Amino acid sequence: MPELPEVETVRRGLNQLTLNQNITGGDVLLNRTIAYPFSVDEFIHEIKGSAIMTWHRRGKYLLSELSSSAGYLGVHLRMTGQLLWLHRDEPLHKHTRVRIFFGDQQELRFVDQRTFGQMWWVPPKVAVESVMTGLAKLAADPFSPEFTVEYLAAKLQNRRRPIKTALLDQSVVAGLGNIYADEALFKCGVLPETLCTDLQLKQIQQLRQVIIEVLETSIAAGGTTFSNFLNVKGINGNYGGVAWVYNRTGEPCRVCSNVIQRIKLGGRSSHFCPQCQR
DNA sequence: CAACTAGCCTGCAGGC
DNA sequence: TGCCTGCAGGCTAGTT
Repeated sequence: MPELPEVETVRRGLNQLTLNQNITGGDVLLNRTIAYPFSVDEFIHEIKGSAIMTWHRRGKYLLSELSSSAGYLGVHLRMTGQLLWLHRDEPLHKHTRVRIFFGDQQELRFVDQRTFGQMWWVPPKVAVESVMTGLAKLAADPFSPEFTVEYLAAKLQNRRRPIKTALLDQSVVAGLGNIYADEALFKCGVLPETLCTDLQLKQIQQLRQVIIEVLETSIAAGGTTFSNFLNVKGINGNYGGVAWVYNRTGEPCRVCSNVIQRIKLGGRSSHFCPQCQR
């Protein structure tokens, strides 16, 4: 499940490999992967002939600027999406959904087992948020100057919902998913079911700090291994092994040896240490 | 408006 | 061995 660090890792890889490469064509193997436009033929037609200028990231969304003012190419990996930079002769993976062809027999291949991943072509002179509608409600990026304690406190103020649920809400903080939300809550010693309104300002300060730390650590390591994440070159990250609580139900806490517990919040698993988190 | 839930989808683990 | 159930979870749409 790619979260901000994995998406950022992919972005950096794409910026190393795909810049100034001219799109010569493409093939859509699963139509509903293309969220816009409705016609997959139009999608291929519109991106063809352009070069990739720069890849940007907003939350977990990837956006590439197309040359000659040809708009943008947008990608969301959702849970199992992978972007792989391959030679075009590479045998097709079972879950190949979209292929984008470049010169020198190179290919950007979108492989996605669970088919939730999406791609968009955003026409020029159109607000990207109007096409990639998820962008419209996106909160500040945790690494932006905008993501201050005051900003986070305002988002959590008077909210009677669990902090874990709030952290997964992309309009509260952009880029967190289930892994890093659990890890951040462990690191600041807060139970996932704690209501937002019950958090002290000091705890929100800590929370902001650990969110940034946890994400930075993972980016530095090239993304997580405790998912089937692969970077653009098909390599797994190496954040793995150091998860404090995520997916460690029944195992001893790395700090106090108490048994890691799991509860469901908002239909999602939350892992925590009942001793270290209060 | 806030909070919550179902649904989308495939593969895999565990029970019997 | 094979069938069944539950689980994995980002995001949207719909309900309370």
